[in-house]
Amino acid sequence: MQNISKEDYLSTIYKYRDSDGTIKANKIADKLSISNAAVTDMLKKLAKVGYINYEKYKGINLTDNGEEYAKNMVRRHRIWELFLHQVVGMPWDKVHDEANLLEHSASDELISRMEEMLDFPEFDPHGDPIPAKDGSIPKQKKSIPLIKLQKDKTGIVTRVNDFDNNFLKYISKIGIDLNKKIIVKDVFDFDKSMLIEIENKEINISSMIAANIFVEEKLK
Amino acid sequence: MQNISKEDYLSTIYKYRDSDGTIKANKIADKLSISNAAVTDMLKKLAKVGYINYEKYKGINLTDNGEEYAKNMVRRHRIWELFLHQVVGMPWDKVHDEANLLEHSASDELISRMEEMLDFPEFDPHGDPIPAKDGSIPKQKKSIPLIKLQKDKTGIVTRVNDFDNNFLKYISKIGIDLNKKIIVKDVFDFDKSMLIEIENKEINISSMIAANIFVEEKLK
DNA sequence: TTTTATAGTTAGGCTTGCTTAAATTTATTT
DNA sequence: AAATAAATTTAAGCAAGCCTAACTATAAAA
Repeated sequence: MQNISKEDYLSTIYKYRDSDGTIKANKIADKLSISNAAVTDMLKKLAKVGYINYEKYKGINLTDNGEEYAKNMVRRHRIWELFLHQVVGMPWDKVHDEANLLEHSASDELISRMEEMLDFPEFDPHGDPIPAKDGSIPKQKKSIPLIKLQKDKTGIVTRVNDFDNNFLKYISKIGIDLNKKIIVKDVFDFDKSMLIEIENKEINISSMIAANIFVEEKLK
Repeated sequence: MQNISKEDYLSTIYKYRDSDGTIKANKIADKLSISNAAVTDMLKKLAKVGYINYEKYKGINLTDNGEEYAKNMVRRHRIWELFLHQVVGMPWDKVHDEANLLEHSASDELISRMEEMLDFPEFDPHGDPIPAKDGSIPKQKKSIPLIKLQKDKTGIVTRVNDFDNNFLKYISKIGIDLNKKIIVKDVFDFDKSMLIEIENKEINISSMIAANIFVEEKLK
């Protein structure tokens, strides 16, 4: 099995499937920027080797094998991300793309070595959980989008969506990082933006920003 | 240009060409474990994009562009090797294969970051020179194969051939490493093996081993 | 110099992963 | 329920990178 494409398909299914475990072919095509026809082709192949359950015109979902395979790819990706960030000092907004380049390549031994160097980490630089070797997934702290945090409440950053590098670059520039404390100083109803305090500075952030940062509410 | 195969061809030509700069198609096929027909195919493509000079049935050699491209691949490979060895702690005999997996993937930025972390190194873990970003190649110390070193002479290990992982594993086990001191205690004519002293231990090594270790003779 | 061996090329074919265009199925409106 | 829209699949085709078998050129040996 020449793997790169299949690995990307499985990761995409794993990452973007709905809460019921299924995903539309459409969405896969969209996320991978390829045609629907290519997706149909590949779905047949993935079904044939037993990584997905697939019936024409019906939903798609991972088999146990596929689940395991995909989870392992996510594991590899996130270990690379954390390694690049912590060991190599690569900035927040660049680790995702670099990990995409590398995730298909390293030997299992290298992945394990990196994991060990990082002391068996549970979360990647964006706060997403890193599946362990045995497949178990670390529990994340109960968190809410920052936009749901009320005025005068305090939250600790537990996770950010890494859907866009410029977003990451921006929030990194204004001082937001995992485990940082944010206080909501004001909320503006007309555009849903909010004024927050972080590291003793007050900053106004848009609702889009606030919707993609997740915090654990800190009770005084 | 989808690169992996072309990169491997160019690296192979660079690495295994004769001293006059040419290489036989045969040798490429052999080193890459593919058919001669596949080589002919690819040579045409490489010629078309201007990386090699190629005439039917005649010799093959790199153009300036090809030279630059190939040298950069060697650079990437050797930086990965050194990084894996020094930063990740991967043993001598494993870095080459791992670097082969990774050398096609990292961004130029990552390569530069690793190079910086390693303080702009000149030699990889086997003593081979790492081409700099500007294409210049560090000068190696004048060295001779250990087998040429005479009885009672002392040498410093400057380079080893990394043609076989078991060889590397073995010499690493007996304590041989770059910059280590070796004293030739005796030479046995009947099988060309030699008795050497390294780290206060005396060991007998075969002529094959001695031919693949390079030392700088140390004059008292 | 002729024969033979070796090296290199051509021809035809295969798989993978993609494309566009057309056809079909399913979902949504009216 | 019929019409329309959206999603999916099929069909045909393409480029890359490989293969084997057959052929041709060059080099080496007799």
